[in-house]
Amino acid sequence: MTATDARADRSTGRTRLLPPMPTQAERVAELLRESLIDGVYPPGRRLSEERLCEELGVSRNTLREAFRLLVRERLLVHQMHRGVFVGLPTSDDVRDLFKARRTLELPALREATAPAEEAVRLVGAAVDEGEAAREREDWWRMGTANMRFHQAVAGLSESARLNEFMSQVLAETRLVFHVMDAPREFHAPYLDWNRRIHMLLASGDPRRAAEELATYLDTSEDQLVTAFTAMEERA
Amino acid sequence: MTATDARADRSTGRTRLLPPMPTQAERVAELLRESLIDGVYPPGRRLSEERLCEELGVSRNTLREAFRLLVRERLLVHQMHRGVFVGLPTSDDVRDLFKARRTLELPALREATAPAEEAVRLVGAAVDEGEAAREREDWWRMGTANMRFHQAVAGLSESARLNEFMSQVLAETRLVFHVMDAPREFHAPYLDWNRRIHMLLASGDPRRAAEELATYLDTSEDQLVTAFTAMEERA
DNA sequence: CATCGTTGGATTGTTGAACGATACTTCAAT
DNA sequence: ATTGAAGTATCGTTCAACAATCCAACGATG
Repeated sequence: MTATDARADRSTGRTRLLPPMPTQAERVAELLRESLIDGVYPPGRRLSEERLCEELGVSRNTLREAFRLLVRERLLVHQMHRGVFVGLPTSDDVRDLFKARRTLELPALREATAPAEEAVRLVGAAVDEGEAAREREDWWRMGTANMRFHQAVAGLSESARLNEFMSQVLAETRLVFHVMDAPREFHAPYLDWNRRIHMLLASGDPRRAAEELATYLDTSEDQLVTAFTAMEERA
Repeated sequence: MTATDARADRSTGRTRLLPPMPTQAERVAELLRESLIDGVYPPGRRLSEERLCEELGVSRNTLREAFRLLVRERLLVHQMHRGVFVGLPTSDDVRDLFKARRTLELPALREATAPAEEAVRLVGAAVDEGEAAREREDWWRMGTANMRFHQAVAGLSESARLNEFMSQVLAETRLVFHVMDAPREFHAPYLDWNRRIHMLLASGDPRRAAEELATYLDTSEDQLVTAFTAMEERA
């Protein structure tokens, strides 16, 4: 058993009185989720039950419980009698994901006329982290910071359910980036945009911040979709 | 020989109520989901593994897989070593659910400047169904029709992910209504409102339709939250 | 009488093995 | 090359067992 329990509490952010003692299946799901987001398993790859439960040191039943969770999050897809595969998003999925992101992020930002101080701080922290990563030329952490930025923007809504849905959408978006292995070009130009959006938000102009974010999402979607369709036709 | 036939004669030959679905666990989950939405199990009640897997004719492992699904949908809550319980929403949950509904429904309606014909038809069909149910004084179907109306409104976004999230939110909202057993008073006044919203939408004025829906949601949330806090204090 | 360990029973958590069902592979025959 | 028929690998599901934990009943102590 090599699973370290030094995992961040990113679900609610609140520190619980009692340390969360999740079940084995949830721990396995969390571990696999991290691995999928980090690109350990390439999109489309089949995950063998036998091999994985050997590798993780859990029984097949437990592993299958974890699989159900991740299938529901669309990180894995399940085919009857064939097994589970790492999600392989298409350009249609990209469009749908951006539709969801617009619905989640724009209202949250637009209606943040009196945002919680902590929420705004999280947005700024994500921007800082991204710029620091760019400095270090750590492109993967830069992508992570960008995702965290958008998670923080959606977090302005202060809704547990919307937040959870947003993190699912972003996790799936990571899969999209893994399909086209190119984090640098797709994240780097947007850091300055993030900075500007945060400044507009912090200076009490969420309306204009939302307008910036809208064009941001438009161009980002365009770039991704065109790159994606090109790749799809090549294959 | 279909898959369902093979399943039927494998075990005791007892008639199965399970609808045809990919895997057994998903079928069980679907059945339980329906039961939970229909209020077969009251909120807060513990669901015994032993009794349920006997009742449904499936093994404990399969039942537990289904439990995971429903826990993730927030219809069930899981307590370590204590079992799973039917979700018992609080007034905070009600507020959060309405926040989610505003985020999902209002943009979908507002931006339906050129909506798909089929999507608009679904909205109208839900209104008709609600009015027919009111005629028959079938209050539970009236509530169902009202939920279907809002599902159809969110469906104007034409996004698979947003739609799925919306149906989860609405399922949980059904739990809210079961906590305070009073479907009639809470749905009846809103039928005319639904009719008006659909007419505005069909007549090409989604902007005003969205405004109507906004006040609809405000008053509905107010009514529910006040009734809820009153009930919480009484208990 | 109230409070606090202790104990035993009940339920969940997890495992391992077993076997039917299905998809994939191999290979022979046309 | 195509078809079709074994054979194999893997998934789907069940079952039985045991450990871990909760809970209620009970009794001891003050």
